[in-house]
Parts: sequence; structure tokens; C-alpha cells
Amino acid sequence: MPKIKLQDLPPLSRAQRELMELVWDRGELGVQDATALLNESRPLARNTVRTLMERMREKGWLKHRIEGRSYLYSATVPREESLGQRVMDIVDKACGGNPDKLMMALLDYRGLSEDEAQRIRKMLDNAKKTS
Amino acid sequence: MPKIKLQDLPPLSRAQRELMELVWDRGELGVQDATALLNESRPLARNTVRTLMERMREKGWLKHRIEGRSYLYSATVPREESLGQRVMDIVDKACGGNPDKLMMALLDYRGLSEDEAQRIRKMLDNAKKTS
DNA sequence: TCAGGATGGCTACAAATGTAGTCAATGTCA
DNA sequence: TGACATTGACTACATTTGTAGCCATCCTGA
Repeated sequence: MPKIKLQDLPPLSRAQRELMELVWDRGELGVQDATALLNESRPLARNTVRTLMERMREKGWLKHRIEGRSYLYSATVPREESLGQRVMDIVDKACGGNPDKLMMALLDYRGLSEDEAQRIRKMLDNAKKTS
Repeated sequence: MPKIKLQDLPPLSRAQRELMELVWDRGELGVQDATALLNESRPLARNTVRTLMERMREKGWLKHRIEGRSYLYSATVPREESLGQRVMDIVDKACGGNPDKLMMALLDYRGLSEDEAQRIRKMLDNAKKTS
């Protein structure tokens, strides 16, 4: 049973990614719950959500197990992996490989509280030690 | 003449974003050149690229001017803005609003050279001063 | 036991996207 | 001047995505 690699997974569309985040948040999610969660931001029919999830399963992002009469979907890859992938992708393609630009964008367009900045400094220091 | 806001622009697909990065890199790009550049990674017919660019123009991401017999396309919004948008989006949706996680992913999945880390520290310090 | 609700299965359909062909006008080089 | 290349215009078509309806089944409470 080969481990699923993120690189092998076909990319998700926006709606799908939104759903994916929910699955990662919850760990496991039935169609019912997913619909309810998505409906907090916009109305979507249950079957719409169901189709989304099924398609994501076909793509390999989700798997499901049967619980009573329902399917409970969960992610096949951990979120961190996907996040790392996205960040690298942005650094590569949109920052010309330069992580400074990523930070610059973060600072410019969002900003950091002193606390956040402090924690990041600490991370940088730790990374140094370890490497 | 209202300034174009990033929020008003419909999202780009992957292929389109790839092209967009090229346009940002070059500043201005004709179909010919764009095709050549894209062909470095995969074969694409000129007309395919042309269609992509036209669609992006309809969406408002690109504009073009006429140079001789050709169109030269350029971006309607600066890359930094789009980058900032994407980073914020990731922080919001995939990091639960927590920028630490973004850094963590960056460190874990790419790592930083001591130089890069140093520059980022400097940025953090500067940001502090300014705020 | 029967009406409702929940659930998966299957189907549908419009819009967006990826990919590209054909065409006519125009420019260029031999 | 005539063949050839370049360019935009228009058209085509398969696939993916967004969105959802209908159906049979099964469970549950009155």
C-alpha cells in the first residue's frame, strides 16, 4: 500500500479546496455536516456537496468509511503537507524562489502583531539551531 | 477611470495563473513570446495561448496595446497586490488566521538559508519600528 | 404500520477551461 | 510578384466544475 503523495493528486478547484479545509478541520465529515458548514457562507444543496465530495474522492483527496448508513469522509493527506506544498509553490512561482517576497507580502498586506512577529523570530532561531 | 481592484477580478485558473506570472515577469508579452515561454514546460499551440490571454483580458486581468500588427498584453494589477491577496487567503483559510503556521510550513517544507532568515528578521524589526 | 426524513446512486445541464483548427489579412523575403 | 510566415478572428469540442433534481431504500417516531 504505497503512501499517497501530494504531488500525485490532481489539483482541487476553489470550491473543493474550501471543502477540503473543512475536512481537515474536522478530521471526518459527513455530507450532512459538510453541507451545514458550507451553508454558513452560501446556500448549497446537499447533493451539490455530495457531488463535490465524491469527485474529491475519485481524485484521491478524500477517502470514506461507512458509519451506519452514511459515509464519513476524511483526508488522505495531512493538511500540513498540502500547506507546505502551496507555500512552496507560491515562493517558486510568484516570488521567483525568494521567500523574502512572501514575507514582504505578508507584512504589507496583513501585518503582524508584535506577538506574532516574536513567535516567528523564535522559529527562525530554532530552525537555525537545528540545521 | 476607477482603479481596478483585485477583489473585483474573477479568479484565474491554474494555466492562467502560470501565464499571469510570466506577464508580471516580463511586464509586457505578445502571444508569440508567451507561447515560447510556456513551451519551455509543455507544448501548447499558439492559439491555445492566445485564447488563454484573450480570456484573461475579458476577465480584466490583462489589458493590451497594439504594437504594429500584434497585441502586447500586460497586467492590470501589480503582482505584489495579487501575491498579498494569496498569502492572506492562505493565512485565513489554511492557517486558521495564524501566520505562524505559514512560517512553519515554509520552514518545514523548504527551509531557509541563514541569509534568508537574516533578511526576514530584519524585515520583522523594520516593520516593528514603522508600526 | 405508515408518513417523513436521511442517505447513497444516478442523471442532467450550463458555464468555464484546456486545447486547438481554419481563415483572411498582412508583412517579408527571394 | 509570388510563396511563406505571422497575426488576430472566429469556431470547435472534450473535460471539469458548479449546481442540483429524482429515485429507491432505509430508519424512526407516531
